Amino acid sequence: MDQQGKATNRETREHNDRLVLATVYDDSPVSRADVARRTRLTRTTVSDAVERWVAAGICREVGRGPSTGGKAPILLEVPADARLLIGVDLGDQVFTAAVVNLRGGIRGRVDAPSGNASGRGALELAIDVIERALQLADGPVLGVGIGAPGLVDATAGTVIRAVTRDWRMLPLGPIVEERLGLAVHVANDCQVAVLGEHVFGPTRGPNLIMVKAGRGIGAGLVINGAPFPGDGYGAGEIGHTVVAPDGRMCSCGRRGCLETVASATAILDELADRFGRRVSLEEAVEQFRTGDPRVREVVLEAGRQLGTALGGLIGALHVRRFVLAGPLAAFGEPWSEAVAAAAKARALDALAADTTFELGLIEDVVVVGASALVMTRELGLTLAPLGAPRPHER
Amino acid sequence: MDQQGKATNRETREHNDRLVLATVYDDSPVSRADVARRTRLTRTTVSDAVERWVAAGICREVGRGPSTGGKAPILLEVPADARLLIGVDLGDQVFTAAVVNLRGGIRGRVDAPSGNASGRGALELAIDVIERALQLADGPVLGVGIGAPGLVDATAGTVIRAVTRDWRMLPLGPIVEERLGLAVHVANDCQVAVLGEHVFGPTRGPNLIMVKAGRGIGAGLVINGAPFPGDGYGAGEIGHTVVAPDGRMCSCGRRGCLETVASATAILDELADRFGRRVSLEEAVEQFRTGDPRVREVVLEAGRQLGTALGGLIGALHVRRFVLAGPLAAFGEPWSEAVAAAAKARALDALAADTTFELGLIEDVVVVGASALVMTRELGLTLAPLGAPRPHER
DNA sequence: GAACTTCGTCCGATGCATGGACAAACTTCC
DNA sequence: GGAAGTTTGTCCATGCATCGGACGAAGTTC
Repeated sequence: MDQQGKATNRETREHNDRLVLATVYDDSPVSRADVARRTRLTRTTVSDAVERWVAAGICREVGRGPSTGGKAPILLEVPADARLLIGVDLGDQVFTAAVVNLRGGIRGRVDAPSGNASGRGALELAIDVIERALQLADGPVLGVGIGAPGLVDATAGTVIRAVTRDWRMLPLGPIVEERLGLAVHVANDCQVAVLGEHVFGPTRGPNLIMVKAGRGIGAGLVINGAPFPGDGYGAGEIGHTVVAPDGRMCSCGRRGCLETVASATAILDELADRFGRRVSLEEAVEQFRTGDPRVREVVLEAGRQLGTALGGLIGALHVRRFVLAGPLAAFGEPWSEAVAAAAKARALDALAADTTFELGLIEDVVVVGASALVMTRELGLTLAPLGAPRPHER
Repeated sequence: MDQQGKATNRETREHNDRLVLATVYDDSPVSRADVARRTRLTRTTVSDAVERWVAAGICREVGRGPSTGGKAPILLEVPADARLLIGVDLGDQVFTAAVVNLRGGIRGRVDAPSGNASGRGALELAIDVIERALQLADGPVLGVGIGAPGLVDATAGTVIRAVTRDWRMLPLGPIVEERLGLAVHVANDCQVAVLGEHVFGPTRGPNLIMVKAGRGIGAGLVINGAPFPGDGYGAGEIGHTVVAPDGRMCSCGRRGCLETVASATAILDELADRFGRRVSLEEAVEQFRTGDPRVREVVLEAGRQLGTALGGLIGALHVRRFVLAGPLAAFGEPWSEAVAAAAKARALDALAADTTFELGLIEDVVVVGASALVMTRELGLTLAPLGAPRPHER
């Protein structure tokens, strides 16, 4: 829980309230006494905090646990549907808005092909999709989270520029907030995706990098438990890093950007060049699965190129967990292993040894991550690593 | 000011005390009323905090300021020599310990050639140097900060491995702490260097990357105002990232590590190959300055290689400020501009445009940074960006 | 010289965590 | 079956923060 400005008694209480909620959220079902031990707060303080969360309906008692020699504890949990979240993915081809619960479960969804919609039209389409999703919500909605393409100022909720939609300095968050009368949070699509993996993924450490590879290639970073936007909101924009100075022309005007050698577009272009026939990504995946060695080589080479680019990050950041997601993840483990091998080959053994590359298993990770953005911000949660000893347990 | 565990009234006070001290430190001379406005604390709270710091001798009144229509304010400052810090650089060839004041000014220093000292011998030499520096201190010493080579667990003060000194899992911090009876903080040399630049440098933003280039190449990262060690304390270890797969053999067993193409050793090797005569770095710098075009080309090519490696970080992290330090900085602006140009050529224009590469101007930056480590940790300061609007002034 | 402004301090009010005491509920042991 | 011990969750008096208003001191403006 970062605290930049002054501290007051009120903030002390809010901080501890959040700490209690986060503990119940992570360790449920759990008793007040257990929460007190883990947080080192007194039972009194924990009881007070729980009382407030119960009153808000975000926490509830769920029966008694086994006794360990004394009074049996009253177990607490955060009901998955205590609040609903609207997660929005303003994707390349489809706008998706979904009703998501506090555990990342999708309870309803609305899709709309976005085609070449741009400017005001794209904005209205996005709002329309969100409004339709809101109708599906059958409980209290905490807020709306939006994963938008391009450069996004996640503090102000402003899209600084999104070329595909022709948005420049668009105050997307404030606009939607006013139209819907709900709290709205906006961030770059890769940034919300990595947050989704951080919050709802199988493990949770302080640091995490997610690489989303599809038509474009982008990454999102969680550093010290929080999304890291960089100084100018561009962190993770690795798609246009030059990896082959003499390579193909890229849409950005340079030659040999990562996207020209490792993206879905690059793979499909290369296959078309080699076989004189354009196939869809789905067809390529099918051919890859059935073992066509020529397709295999093209895909694995793309994976190796991606890995080479990521290898530099192992040494620079020594973040141990990379998650590979996006359409290219459909190529499965052979692809991800090609990425991992190429990345590790480029880094010092001692650093690469404990670095892992996983395939992202969360479906609709942008939608889910956008809702995670709402959950963490509205409830003020900064979820600490799971499993690892908490600071006070040292 | 990160707060991971529970919050109490006491911690509220400590937090606000630190906030007040940091404000006086950064904005001195400054009045209590001004501090109250900037921190949004009440004048009462600020007065109480100042009283405690004055009692400790870390803050004092320094006359009156001009009136703006009412009572003239009493100005406060943190006297530079209120506390002394011992900063230690366990360098490749020399161990240096210095007495440093709270503004990064070196008040005395002790050097000792370290040669090939290793194991216990190196440890004793380090302690000896520190003890001799301590004798030079003519005021209260806050603690000792050590910049050590290799992989360092800065939380525990343990050197995980430092090949040059043959240290493995050496609890350097605890050992020195027991021997001297003073607080001791240890971190990797690049990490303390970047902290030094962050704390004492001309500007202060939330994020900063320092690259130290000499015989080896390493980097240190300040992320969100704090040194970032990565998951396994290896962040910044970029020297052995492969940049030329078919390049020269490296001491690490791979081919084409960054150090084989961009370090001082690489430059001197290349010059020796081309001219059949080994020169020292000082001689090379002299020839470079006098404009020998052949030397010039070798040095600038090394700079370009370093820049190419750093270019990947611009997109990945979008950190705007890079500082280039270490012995190679002696090649001056032509070299740093080669680094900058190559780095920017590899990154997306929109991201590279506002990225700056500066030469580090702080002398003995490891020593000064090590003392900054002590200052920030012992006084609990997490110094916020300078100049930028503080959170409460928005 | 009177009115006004700003600074720094004093004081009572408020809100928070604390720790000890307590009843309730359960297990263990005799 | 009962007594003793243990654990849980709540109640209450206390201490310690910040807060806001009031005050005198010290300056400026008219």
